[in-house]
Amino acid sequence: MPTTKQKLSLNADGRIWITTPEGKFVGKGRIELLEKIKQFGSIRQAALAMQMSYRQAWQLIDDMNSKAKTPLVISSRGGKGGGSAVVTEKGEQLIVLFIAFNKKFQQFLARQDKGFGF
Amino acid sequence: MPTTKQKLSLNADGRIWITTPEGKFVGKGRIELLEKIKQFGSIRQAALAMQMSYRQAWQLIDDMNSKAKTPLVISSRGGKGGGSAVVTEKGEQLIVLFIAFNKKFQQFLARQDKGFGF
DNA sequence: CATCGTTATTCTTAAATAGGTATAACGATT
DNA sequence: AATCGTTATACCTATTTAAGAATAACGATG
Repeated sequence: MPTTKQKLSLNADGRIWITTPEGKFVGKGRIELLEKIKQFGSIRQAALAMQMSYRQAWQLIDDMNSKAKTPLVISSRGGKGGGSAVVTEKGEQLIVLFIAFNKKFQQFLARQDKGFGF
Repeated sequence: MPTTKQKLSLNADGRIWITTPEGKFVGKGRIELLEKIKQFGSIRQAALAMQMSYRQAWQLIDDMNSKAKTPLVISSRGGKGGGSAVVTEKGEQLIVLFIAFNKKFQQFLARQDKGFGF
């Protein structure tokens, strides 16, 4: 048997995000961060769970909150537990919106790479 | 007239690329590079036209060629003009493939952000 | 009123990335 | 065999980016 020409297996890949006129608003990472904050009620714990530095987590949230007219996360310091952070109703809406968007995108990708004979 | 609640204008955005089992194969930038090489017949001129360093252009092509079983670009040095580079038939096929893929993606994005009331 | 863990912020360091410079190899053309 | 502009490659430097360390502010709770 002679050597057959191996077809190169190609796959469609990509990333999506949502922008405001001021630039990037949310992508996969930021949405995951919002979800973790919702889960733990804490920026620090959320960051820890994602192996992200608190510093970066705080900056991302600060950026999101300043771009959204209504804050997505409300935080408070001191008191029981040292402080806390909660995802607002707007924040939860955004999570839902992005997840739906991303699901459609993944389906789009899966459709595409079936036609990638090469 | 009281202050009306300004709706935040959101837009869907993203990037796509094609991968092999060894990692990223081509995206928008690499395809554009292939197109410029086809146009000029020279890696250096192609890089110049894209405001890309020759170094980076060469590395990108080297990476693509080593991932593809059949080279996408064939270069030669010396001779008339100092040397040259041509995009192979496989390379041209890949350009067509990616452009079609990307066009569908742009249409997908345009469809999505119509539903972004926020 | 001392403790606690978190939020909020600044400053310094390290790591990753990109870019520039330099130079050899090459072969048609003159 | 000298010239030319390009390919090919190594090496060094700067820029950007991310990470880490340190510290003040905070308020419920005991």
